This record gives sequence, C-alpha cells and structure tokens, in this order.
Amino acid sequence: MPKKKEDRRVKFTKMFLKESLIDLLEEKSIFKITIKEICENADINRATFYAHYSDQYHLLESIEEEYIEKILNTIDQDALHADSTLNLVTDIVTFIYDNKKMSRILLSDRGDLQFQKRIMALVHDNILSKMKDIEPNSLEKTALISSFVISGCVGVIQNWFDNDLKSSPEEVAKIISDLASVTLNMVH
Amino acid sequence: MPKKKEDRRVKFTKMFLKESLIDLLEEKSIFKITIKEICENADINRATFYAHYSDQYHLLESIEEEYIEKILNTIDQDALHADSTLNLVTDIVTFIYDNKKMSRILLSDRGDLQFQKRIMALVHDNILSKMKDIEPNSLEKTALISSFVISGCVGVIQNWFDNDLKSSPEEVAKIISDLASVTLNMVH
DNA sequence: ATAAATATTATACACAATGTTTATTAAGGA
DNA sequence: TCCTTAATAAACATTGTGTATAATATTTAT
Repeated sequence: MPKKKEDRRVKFTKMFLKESLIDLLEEKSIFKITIKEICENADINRATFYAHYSDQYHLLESIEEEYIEKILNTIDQDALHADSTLNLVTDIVTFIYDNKKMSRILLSDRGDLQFQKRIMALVHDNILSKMKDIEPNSLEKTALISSFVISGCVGVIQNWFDNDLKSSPEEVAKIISDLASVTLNMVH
Repeated sequence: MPKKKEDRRVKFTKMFLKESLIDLLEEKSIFKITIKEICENADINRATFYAHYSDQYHLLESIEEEYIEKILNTIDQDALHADSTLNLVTDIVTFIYDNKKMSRILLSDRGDLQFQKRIMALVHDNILSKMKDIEPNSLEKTALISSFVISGCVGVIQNWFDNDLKSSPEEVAKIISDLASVTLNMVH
C-alpha cells in the first residue's frame, strides 16, 4: 500500500478530479463524459489529469476501489461480531443506504455490471463460507446458482433505487437474505 | 411496421453496417468503437452511415431490436402450444444457444444491462401471468423479488457463457425454471 | 427500356477532444 | 532556507465528428 508518502498537492488534485467526475456521473454515463469536461469542472489543468490517470475509466476505477474498500471494512467488522447472515446483509444494505449518492451512481443500471457483481460476490462468498455442507459433485450447478444469487442481488438493489429507496434497509436486507437462503439451499 | 418499401440499397447498407458492428463488438465494447471504424470495416461511406443512424448506439439498438423480435417470436410460438414454464424457458435458452454469436455479444458482462433485463423480463412476465394467485397487498416485496429473478437469470446466462456453454440448454433451463419457481413462491 | 427518383460516393470543411511537450510558476518536504 | 516536485499555460499534430455539396450509380415505376 503506497499511500502515506503522497504530496498534499497530489492528494488535493485527485480529490478534486474524483469529486468532479462524481458530479458529472449524476447527470450522464461515463461514456459521454470527456476528460476536458472533468478538468474544467474541477478547475484542474488537463495535463495534470494525464499525470495521474490515463482516462475517465481509470479515474472511475479509483472511485470504485475506494467504495469497495469501505464495503470490505463493513464485512470485516461484521466478521468480528460473527453474527448471522441477516446481520451481515443488513449492514451492507445499510451501508449502501447511508452512501446513497455514491451507491446510486455506482450501482445503477448504467453502471459497470462487472463491478456490481464483484460487490455482491463479496457478500455471497461470505455467506457460502458459512454453509459448509456443500457437496462438491455438482460444481457446475452450484456455479450457476451462485451467479443467480449474485446478479439477483444486483437487481434487487437497482430496483430499490429505481423506487427511490421506498423500503427500509432492514426490509430489503430481509428479502435478500431470505432469497439467498432459499436459492442456495437448492445446491443440495 | 414500415418495412416492405425499403430500397434494396438501403437494406444492403444497413446489413453491412450491422455486420461490421457485430464484427467489432466481438473484440471490444461499443464505447471504444468509432463510427469511422464501423464504416471502414463495412466499406460504406461515413456520410451514408449518418443517413440511417445517429451514432454507434443507435445502430446497436437496431441490432438489439432484431434480437428481441426473434425472442418474441419464440415466446409467441410457445404460447400456442400452451405448455409448462419449463418448456418456455427451455425454448428461450435453446434460442440463446442456437444464436451463440449474437447472444454472447448482447448478453455479456460488457453489454447493455437494461437490454438484458428487458429480455429476461419478457420471460418473467410470461411466467408470472400463469401464476394468478398473487396477493396484491405486498406489491413492494413482489417487485423486489421479481427484480431478483430477472437479474438472476441474466447472471446465470452470463455465467453459462463465461464457462463456454459447458452445460446443455436443457440443464440451464431446468435450473432457471427451478430457481424462478422457488423464489417466486416466496411472494406469498 | 427509359426516365425520374433516390441512394451512395468522394471530397471538403469547421469544430472538438485527445495526448504529448515545453517552459514557467507555485508549493511542498527536509 | 533550499531543493524537489507538482501544477500550469500554451502550443501542437492527430483523430473523430457532423454536415454540406456535387457527381455518380442504382433502383423503381412507368
């Protein structure tokens, strides 16, 4: 982790660029956003942008990584309390809720599906590791079912946002937890 | 349907452009593909492109529409035989299998998630319409569960492709059908 | 088969974003 | 403070965009 020795100027530059991109992402998808636009909005010279990032996508990636990092912290803290699946899911969904702005941008229909699956896979793996009674014969089937659950969760969260977070995080967590439980039990 | 009265030249031009884009989509995502590239690959003048499409995305849309149309035909033909859910799902999955090339392009991780959900929603609606014993009270919950199923199916298909279609269409259809059944029963 | 209609082409154009380079200025770290 | 490093303004060639024009080729309808 080469993090500590970063010049204050660099830190600020990166911060401004990220904030600028997040700003723009609230209006349109990453593919319609130009580097020039990001820089003008951040009041950062375009040459400076290229000193740190290769393109918009690279900058977005760094935003995604920060988000993932926070999710991982939530999971890790949960691991200490060693609670039920529902508690873990509730904490994740609550995190998503508490970080509405970023979550809406990163988890929307227009967002990066691969990234979204990655997040849900983190939770999924955690759940799977707890149910150790899995037969190793039907590997293909298990993989397909896992994909169903992982993508299913993406869909639930997106629908939740589409409906302007009408349900509470607890309700959503309960549904996700139940759905995951019912489907993963099909592995047997 | 304004289809019959299209000049032969127009038909060929559109065909070449579509084939060219499909060609390019096998290598990279739509966002990295330029109009110039599509035209050179198709040996069609760039001005001609603009006579028919506004941009790459518009052209891709027309390809997606053709694909949807074929899926709809499959569903309609199934409606005549009025069979089980499994049969419908099997026919759809078999369609996807028989049209590997296009399916891989349109349904991949990098593809248009909104389009993918649209396809799965077509099947989902068909299934839901058959199970009429749904209580209209828990609407929120039903919507979330439906999202789970719809996105879940997207995930299963993508995983299937990622594993190079190892399982047979019948196996995949069986799993999808079972998963949909188990989860949708949770509505009660 | 011919004429009228229409699609495609080659070419040119102004415009915008890209990615890189340069010299200069500003700010940070030791 | 002094040395190092980052950010800036400015310029540049390159590439893709979207549009327009006149010339050419093909199709459709008569």
